[in-house]
Amino acid sequence: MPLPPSRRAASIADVARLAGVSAQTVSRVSNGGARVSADTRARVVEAMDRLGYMPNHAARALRSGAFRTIGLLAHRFERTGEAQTMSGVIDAARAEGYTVTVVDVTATEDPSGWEAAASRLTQQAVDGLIVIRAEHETPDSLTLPRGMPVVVSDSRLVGQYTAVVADQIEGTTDAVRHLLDLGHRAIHHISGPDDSEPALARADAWRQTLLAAGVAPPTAWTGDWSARSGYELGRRIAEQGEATAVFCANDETAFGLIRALHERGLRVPQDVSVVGFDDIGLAEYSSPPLTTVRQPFQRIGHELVRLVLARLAGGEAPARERVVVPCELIVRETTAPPRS
Amino acid sequence: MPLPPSRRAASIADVARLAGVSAQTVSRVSNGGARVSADTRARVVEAMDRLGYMPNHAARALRSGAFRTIGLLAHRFERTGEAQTMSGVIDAARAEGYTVTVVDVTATEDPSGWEAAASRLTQQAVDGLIVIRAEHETPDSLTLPRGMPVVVSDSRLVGQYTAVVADQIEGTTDAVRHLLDLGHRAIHHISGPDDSEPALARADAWRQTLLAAGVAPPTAWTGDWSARSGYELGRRIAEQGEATAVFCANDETAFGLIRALHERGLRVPQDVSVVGFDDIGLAEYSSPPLTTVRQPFQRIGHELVRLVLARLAGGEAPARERVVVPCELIVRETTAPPRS
DNA sequence: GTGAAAGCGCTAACAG
DNA sequence: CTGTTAGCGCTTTCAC
Repeated sequence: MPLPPSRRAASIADVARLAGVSAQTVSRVSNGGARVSADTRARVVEAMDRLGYMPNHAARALRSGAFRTIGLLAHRFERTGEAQTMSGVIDAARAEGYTVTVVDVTATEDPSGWEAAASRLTQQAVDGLIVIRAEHETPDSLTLPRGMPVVVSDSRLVGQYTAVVADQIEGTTDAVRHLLDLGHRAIHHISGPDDSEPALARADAWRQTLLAAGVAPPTAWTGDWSARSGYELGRRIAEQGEATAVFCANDETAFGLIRALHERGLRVPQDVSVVGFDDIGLAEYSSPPLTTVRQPFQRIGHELVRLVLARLAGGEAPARERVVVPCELIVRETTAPPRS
Repeated sequence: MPLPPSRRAASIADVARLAGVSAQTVSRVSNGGARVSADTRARVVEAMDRLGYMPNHAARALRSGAFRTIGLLAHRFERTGEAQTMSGVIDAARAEGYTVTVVDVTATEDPSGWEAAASRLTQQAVDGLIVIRAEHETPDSLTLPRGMPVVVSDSRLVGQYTAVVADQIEGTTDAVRHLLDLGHRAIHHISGPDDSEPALARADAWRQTLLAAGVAPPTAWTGDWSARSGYELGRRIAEQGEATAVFCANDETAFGLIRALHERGLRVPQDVSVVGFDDIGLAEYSSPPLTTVRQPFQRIGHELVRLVLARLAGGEAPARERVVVPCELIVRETTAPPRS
């Protein structure tokens, strides 16, 4: 049951009538306004003001076939990464005169939720789509409309679509080398979940870096990005008592780990060094301040938008690009040389 | 320069042609489909599938005068409160078949940014508007279109518009009483910025609660919600050495405070008790776990949507409502009786 | 420099 | 149960 077309705003026709010109002329004034005499323009502008004219977007979109809107598919954006990337996207979109429409899939944990969200979005008025973290998605379970520009970040869809990703490998390598340089050899890892592409990339880079240094990597502890998993695994790590340093897949996990360590009477960094990943706002204010790898979320958001718009303008789909933006190791106070 | 109407999707006319029926019939099938014979419907559905028909939203909106979209005005939604409220909004909107379009004003710190954002939004295709935290805004600096339903949360606009707010007073009172019950008398407060309505409400409730208990409230320390301000003020509080407990206006601030306290060799909660506000995800995993007041952000988001849609459906603006949702004190381990 | 006409895709209203 | 007609507000021709 569609809502009644309540309180209609003034239309071009109304303005035209009041100004005593054709609708055509009003339209011309409304868009840049080339080829209109100063006098006519003045009358039109005056009429617009009086009537409080606002162009009707639906009509514009219907006519031009473009909505000037980008769809954003994400989940759990109360998390730093998602939230900041989104912030970057919205920011960049605005700069280009585009609006962002968000669809969350948090509530629906079952995989079909994603598909539903995607199709809902395609039914929505969007010109292009940005997908952030579609972790539970396999490339073909996500049916997107043919021809719609799609750009993804940090997900299993990388490879399928044009993507923007942080340089996980570089970031991880820097972090692990930092620990190695400090003299650590028993460098453990709390990973993200197995079905996450970036989690896998980080775990892999951690392993490779140790191997390259001639250190046998221990088995990684599998977490799920949450502080809770960091805490639980942290208790087991403390119990096992083998690690002198732990590289965590993200900062939340590191926070949980640190709490577990503290509860067991282990000091950070004197007894155990800890490194996180992301550099969330609070990282600098944990006690002690967390050494971590900063991801350029804002920048990723900007790139994402740049690429969708490029696709939109280009018409033709350029080969699947893959933009890699660098990470940065931020050394704070949770890392120190091992004891003895 | 409008983009070319690229890759047109199948329209109702196309489907009608293929199915050998009128456009009208297709439309009927497309919407619920009452009064269509099973046979005809089957043919239409078949044709829709073959053509991959998707209704054109712009046309629908133009026709019906409604976009089924809610605009969301916010800033800094990498913060927990904003992010979670937004999540609740999107969630509830989806349940009602509405889409959410977001406008951020983070980048533009100057007050005019808000107005620009609002007007941009009203030019957008939205049926109603939800404003989250318009702290820098005064009631009349925000010009919104007449007749558009607006619902606000936690801002100075409360009073001007229909609003949904957390019960700051109850939450604060519970927190301060908890400290009082523990035996504290020197209960300090790190507030939010002066231009924030909820910050003021919390500071005031803190003062009133102390007064009611016959305790003279010290001067509040004015923070700005950030962990950094908690840290800096925390150093001064530690230096002054007077407080046995600190009630922080939010959790970030509490994190900063705790770090400052630790750096000065003060233990939490043995030397100083700390209470936060919000219950962000990490609160449970600070070391030690943070006692705090949980705000029902998701719920606020839901209420916000409920109210906008009610306004939308009602047509007439019901008197400015004001929905208050309760907070909850979560006692963890940063609070304990003061030392002798 | 200005106006007239036509149509984007959809649906409400009215036949039949 | 189905088809025809008309028009939402805008902009792209094409005339003048």
